[in-house]
Amino acid sequence: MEISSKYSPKDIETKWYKEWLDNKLFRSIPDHREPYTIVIPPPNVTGVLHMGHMLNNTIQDVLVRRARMLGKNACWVPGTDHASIATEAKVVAMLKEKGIEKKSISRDEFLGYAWEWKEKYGGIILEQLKKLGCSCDWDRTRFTMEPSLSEAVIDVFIDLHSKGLIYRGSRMVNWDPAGKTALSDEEVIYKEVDSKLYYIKYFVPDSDEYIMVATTRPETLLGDTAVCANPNDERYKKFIGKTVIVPIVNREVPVIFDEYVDAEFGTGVLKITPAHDINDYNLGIKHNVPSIDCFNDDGTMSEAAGFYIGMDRFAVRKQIAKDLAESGHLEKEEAIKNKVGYSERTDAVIEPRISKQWFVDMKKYMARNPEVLDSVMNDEIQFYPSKLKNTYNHWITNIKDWCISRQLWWGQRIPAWYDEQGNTVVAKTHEEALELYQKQFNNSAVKQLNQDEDVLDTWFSSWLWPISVFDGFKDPDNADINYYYPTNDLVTAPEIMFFWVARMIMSGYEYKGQKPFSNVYYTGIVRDKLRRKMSKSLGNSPDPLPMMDEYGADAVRMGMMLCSPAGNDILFDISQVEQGRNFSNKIWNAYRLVMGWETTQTATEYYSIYGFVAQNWMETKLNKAIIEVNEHFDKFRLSDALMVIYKLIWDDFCSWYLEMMKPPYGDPIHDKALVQVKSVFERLMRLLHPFMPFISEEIRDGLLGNIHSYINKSKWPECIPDIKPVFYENSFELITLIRNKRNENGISPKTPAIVSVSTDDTSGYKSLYDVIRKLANVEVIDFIKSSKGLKGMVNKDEVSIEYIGWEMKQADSSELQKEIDYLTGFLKSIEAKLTNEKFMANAKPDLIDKERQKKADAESKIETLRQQLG
RNA sequence: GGGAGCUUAGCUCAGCUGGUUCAGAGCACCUGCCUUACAAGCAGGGGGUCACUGGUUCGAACCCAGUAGCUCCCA
Repeated sequence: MEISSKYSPKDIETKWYKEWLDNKLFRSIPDHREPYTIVIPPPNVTGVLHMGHMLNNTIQDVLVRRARMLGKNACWVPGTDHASIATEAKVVAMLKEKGIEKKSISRDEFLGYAWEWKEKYGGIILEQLKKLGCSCDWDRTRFTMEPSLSEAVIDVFIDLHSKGLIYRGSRMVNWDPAGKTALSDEEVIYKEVDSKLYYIKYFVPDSDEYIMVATTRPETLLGDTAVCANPNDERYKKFIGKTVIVPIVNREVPVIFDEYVDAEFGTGVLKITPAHDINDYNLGIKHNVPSIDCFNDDGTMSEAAGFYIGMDRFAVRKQIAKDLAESGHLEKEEAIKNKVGYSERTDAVIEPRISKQWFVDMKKYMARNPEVLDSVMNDEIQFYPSKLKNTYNHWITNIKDWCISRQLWWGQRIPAWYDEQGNTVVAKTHEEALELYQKQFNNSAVKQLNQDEDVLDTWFSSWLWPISVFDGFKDPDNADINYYYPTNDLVTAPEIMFFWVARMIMSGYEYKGQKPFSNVYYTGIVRDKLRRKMSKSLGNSPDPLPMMDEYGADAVRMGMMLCSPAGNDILFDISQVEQGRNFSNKIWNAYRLVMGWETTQTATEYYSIYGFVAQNWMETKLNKAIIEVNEHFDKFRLSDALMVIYKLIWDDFCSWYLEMMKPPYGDPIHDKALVQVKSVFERLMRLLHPFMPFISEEIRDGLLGNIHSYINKSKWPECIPDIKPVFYENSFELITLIRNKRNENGISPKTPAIVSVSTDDTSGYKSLYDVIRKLANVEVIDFIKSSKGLKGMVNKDEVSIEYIGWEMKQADSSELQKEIDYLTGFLKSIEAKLTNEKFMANAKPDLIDKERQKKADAESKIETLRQQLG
């Protein structure tokens, strides 16, 4: 059979993924085994796969696949969240294309379209994860808005409300005029922008006297109801008790005084617009000045503004500056930089706005559930990297109430019901609400209550995810939740810590009395080579799907995993994927080699020597690597684990072991030797499998004779205990030395060498005699002292090398001299220690012994080198 | 403005309880090779005042203080 020298992953990956699914290899059902559970951070249902997902899900798959091989009952639950703002925006856009305005249809009609949209596009990202090789239990796929998960959300709302942990209040919220909804603080991104500071005169009535106010938002002056200065500011004391006229609207407002005002900033006077600034709002309440909301919910000027009605706020800003200048109210404009909040979803500038919203009282919540903080601080829940505990601690200790209502239709509708006067009850259905209402307000005349128009924040669904995916609310004692909860590991990005990680911990303790997971692995952010975050708008994010088509999912996974320690950003570059592809190809060619060997049953000398020596050497390396890889996994150091495997396969297996086992050209290999080679290869594939699931499956399957036993069901490799390492390193160093000397002197690799080694112990060299001859192209090795040829050292052994037909031009002494110089310096530093009284007094005895040994070694080495020099 | 973290080779990063198995890895780079598994390869090689300045110590990349620069979080 002819196997191509280039590995082509595409068909192989498609073939295996289909087989895995057909054979339900990722299915998990509770049984007697130890469970290992991961719930996927549900990707946004509107999303398509980007590099961040690739990294995040590769990591999860690596963890899950290894756990499965360790004999655990591994369960990776996939799913998506309903992403209310993003999805609603998509649906609104889709309707617009059809010529339908959201305003013109009913809520139910809109939801009909939304579900239609979800059914059509909502599964795309999950299909893409399959290309990546993700071993999710697809039969468990959940969606945050499916009936049972929605019911859990509503029940939790009602429950928290009854416990007094949820309240409705008037608050200044972050208003997104594009999404037309309130956002939580976490959904606002502050960016530094170039702004202007406008200096505006507010005249005292019937006077030329005026107060100068500096503001970046002149359009809000239509809502001004006071101006405020610091009471200690001498400049403004004369205005005590006076009023001023707000320009344009000609409203007379009081001059008030408060310590809050910074006399140093701007002119030392603030205009007070309680409806549109949180600080103004607080001052407004304190000084009892009214509030005028001069904006509509889409960011245009409202009727209440009185002027520029219907114009957009930014257009008004320009216009009002012009108008103020014309009327002589504008003193000057000054360029400044300030921070402005933007909506994470719509990128619209956030408008602070007062509105009635539902909140979770976080202070109370934390008082009930101190474990939310404690469990992380005492490592019951471990963060990787642990430095992120600080951030968590800081956020939890300074936590703010959580605004959970959103002015949207796509989401779980808030189960609150109002009568005409605004009296409120919270209940699951209208019927229950009415009953409750009649009892609570002792009013049986009212037969109709109106449900709150708003829906709940998407995170108010996802925070229940580790419980709700196992139906832990609907059926709290069911087999799944009892078996899989608490889950093991959560893999997510650091920016999700507050949105999700913290809140899952909160819900876990409140509703299960237990943590939701034991480990949180924070991935980095995927950036481009210039450290810019990959984003659609920058266009610097490669499309993962064609990339996987071209290089293979394995290569992409490898490329991402090689350079992404926990918590570190990954600077993605296609060259990393190339490295992954090259690695696949390397493995593929080793496979070609092994599969191409003819076998014999005649035991040759070659087999008996190499079979033992090479095998023993390789087994030793494999044992060591398995231990290291396991240690790295235990510490979630996945890229280090991969690197150990990479070097084990490329360097130890391909460059050394296979070269040793390879029979002389044209000869067959002994069938027992081939069995050994295949055994090693097969174990290597098992080690590699979590990282590169496809090629490891393909090759293992080939090595075992296409029996389709599935690597995913095989055991994670274990150390073979009775391997006694034999001392070979000198022989390997000798090979390197001989190759080196050739290189240094420009001698062709084809020129054979004649080597003399002067040593006390020839056994190590003798056992690898043929290996050395083959790998270093040596004609003959003897063990007598020779004065001819190039000189070198292998540890304490002197080596002389001649190359047949090559004339040595001059004595090769510089290398030796360098070595002597280095050792002399080294010796000196050791002697300094050993003659230092304090060192001798303080250092541990075994350290002193070590130093003495080093001294002796160095001395004897120097001696030998001097002799060589002559 | 408040808090946290980082600074080690050209790049991305390891470096545990201080002690020449500690100055490392991968990539990139340079040299020589189309050696019959693999040029997506083989054999070699050169790169670092461990940000800076002090201190502690017999001994510091590692501990302490200060300085500079960068990043993130919160306001």
